[in-house]
Amino acid sequence: MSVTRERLVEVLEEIALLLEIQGENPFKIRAYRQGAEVVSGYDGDIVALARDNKLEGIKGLGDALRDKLHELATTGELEFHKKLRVGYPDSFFDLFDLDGLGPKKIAVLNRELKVDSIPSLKAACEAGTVAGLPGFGAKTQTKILESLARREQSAEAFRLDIAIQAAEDILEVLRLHPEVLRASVAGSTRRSKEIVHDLDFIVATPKPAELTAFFAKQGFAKEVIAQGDTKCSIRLESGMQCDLRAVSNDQYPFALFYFTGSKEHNVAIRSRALKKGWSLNEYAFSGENVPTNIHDEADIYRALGLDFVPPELRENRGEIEAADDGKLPRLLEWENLRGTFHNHTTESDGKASLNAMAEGARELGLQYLGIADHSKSSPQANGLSPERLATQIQTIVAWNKEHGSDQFRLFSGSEVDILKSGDLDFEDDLLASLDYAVASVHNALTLDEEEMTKRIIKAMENPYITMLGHLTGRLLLRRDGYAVNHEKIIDCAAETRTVIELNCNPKRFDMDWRWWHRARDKGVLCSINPDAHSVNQLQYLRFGASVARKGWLRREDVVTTKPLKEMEEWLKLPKPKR
DNA sequence: GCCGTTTTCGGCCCGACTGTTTTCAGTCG
Repeated sequence: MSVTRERLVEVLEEIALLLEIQGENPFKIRAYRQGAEVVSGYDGDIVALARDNKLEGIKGLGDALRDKLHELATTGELEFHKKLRVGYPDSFFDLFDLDGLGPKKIAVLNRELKVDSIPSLKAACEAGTVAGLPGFGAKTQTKILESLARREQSAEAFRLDIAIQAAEDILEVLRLHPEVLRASVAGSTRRSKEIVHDLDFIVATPKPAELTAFFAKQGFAKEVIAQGDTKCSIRLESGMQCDLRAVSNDQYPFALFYFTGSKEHNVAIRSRALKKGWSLNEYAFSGENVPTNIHDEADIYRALGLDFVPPELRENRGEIEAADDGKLPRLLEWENLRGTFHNHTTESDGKASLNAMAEGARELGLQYLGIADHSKSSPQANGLSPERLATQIQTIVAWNKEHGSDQFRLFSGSEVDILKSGDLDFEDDLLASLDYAVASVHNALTLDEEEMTKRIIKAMENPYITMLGHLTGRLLLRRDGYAVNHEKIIDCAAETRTVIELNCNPKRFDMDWRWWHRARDKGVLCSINPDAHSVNQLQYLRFGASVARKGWLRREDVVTTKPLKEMEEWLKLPKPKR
C-alpha cells in the first residue's frame, strides 16, 4: 500500500496537535505544522522524494522531519507518531474544530474529565462539570455548548465547492452508464447556493429501475437510505445525502426544472401555469390544451411566455417578472474574466511563489494577475513590512520586464489591513506606488456595526484604495461575518468609486450574492477575486462567476472582465473618474 | 524542530479579546 501526500500531511498535523496537548515548545510545534504545509503545497511528487530519501534542500524540512517522512513513506507508519497517539481515538481530533477550544483547554478536559470526543464533551457540558474545571467557568461552558449546537446544525450542510466536486464525480459515473441519455445535478448546487444540504441528480433513461439499482451499489454509496424503481437515496462518506431520480426522456426537463427549485421559484411558476389552466408537476404539464414539444427547460419557460431563467437566478427575487418583460440580464460568463486582483504568494502566507502563481494564471488564460500579500499588522500571515513591500514592487517590475508581454503581466498590490481606527497599515506614499490596493479587515472583529461601518468607510475614502476585500469576513459554516451596514458600504463604494470584491474563495463568497443586484444598480463595480493562497485556488474564479451570476451581474458590472490594455488605463485613472 | 552573508546557538509573531482571574492564560487571526 502506498502512502498518499494527504496521509503525510495528516500525520504531521496530528503530531503538532499532540505536542501542543503535551505543552511542547511552541516552535517545535510550528516546525511540524510548517512541515505539513510544505508537504501539502510542494510542487512535485513529494511522496516519491520521501520514499527515496531525496528531501534534502526543501526549505522547512530539516533532518528530523526528513527522517520521519522517509519512515512514513517507506513503511506506511511512524513510530514517533504511534507512541504519541496512544490513548487518543480518532474522534479526539474532532475537538480541535470547535470554536473557542484550543490545545490547552482540550488537554485539561481530557486529563480531568476523560473527554475524548464530541459526544463525551457534550455530556460533560450538559452535566455541568466543565464549568468547575480550573480556567473554565459558566461562560466557557455555555460557549462550548453553543459551538456544539452550531456544529450539529451544520453537520448536514456543505460548502458549494465540496458539493460541486462530489456532484461532478457522481455525474461522470452516471453519464457513462449505457442506458443514460441525459444526466444533471439539480437542487441548490445547480443554483450555486453557497451552502447546500444534499445533492439531487436527475437522469433520463428508458430503464429507471436499473439506474436506481446501479446508483445504490456504487462504491461512493456508504449507506443506502432508500431504493425504489425511480428514486434512490444514498449517503456519501462525507455524510452528504444524494437523491437520484430516474425519469423518462420526456419527463426529464420537468424533473430537472422541478428539482432545481428554488421552492419559491417553483411555486411562482406553477401559479403562472395555473392561470393558463394547466398544472405543472415534476413529470409534465396536465390539463386542457397543454403545450407539447417540451424538450428542455427553456421550452417550459417559453410555454409560459417567459424567457429562460438561468438556474442561478431562480430564487423568486424578481426573475420571473424580468423574464416576463424580456428584461433578464445577460449574465456574466466565466469566459469573460480576464484577470484577478487578490492573491497571495509565499512572501506572506501563500503556498506558491510569485512565479508559480503567475504561470498558473497565464495557464488559466488570464491576462493579468494582481499580487496582494498581507500587510504588517497581520503578523500571523507573515504580513509585509513597508520595506518588504517596496522590494516586492521591484521584484514585480523585474518579473514583468523578463516574462511579461502584451498578453500577460503582473500588477503589484497589497491586501492592506484596515486598522481598528479605519487608518490603513501603510502610508499613502507607499500605497501610491502600487498598481492597486485591496483594503481588508483582519482584526478587532467585534466592533459594533456603527463603529465597523465607519472604520471601513474611512478606508474606502482613501484615494489609493482600489477595492474593499471580503466585506464581512465571514467563514461559511464556521464564523459569522462581523457586523457591518451593507447599504452604507454600497453607497460609499458608489460615491468614492471603490470597487467591492466578490471574494470567491468558497469558504467566503463575500460580499454575499444577495447584495450584488443593489450594488450593481448603484453603479458599484465588482472584482472577482479568489483570494488564492496556491496555484490551484485560482480555479475558484469559476465559482466566482457563478456567484456573480447569482447576484445578477453582467459583464459590464465586473471590472476584471476588462482586457489588459483597458485595465492598465483604468488603473491609471484617478479614483473619482473610474 | 528549523534556520543561518550575525553560521552551529539563539532566535523564531504578536496584539486584541475574552473570561477567568485579582494579574493572567488561552484563543484567534
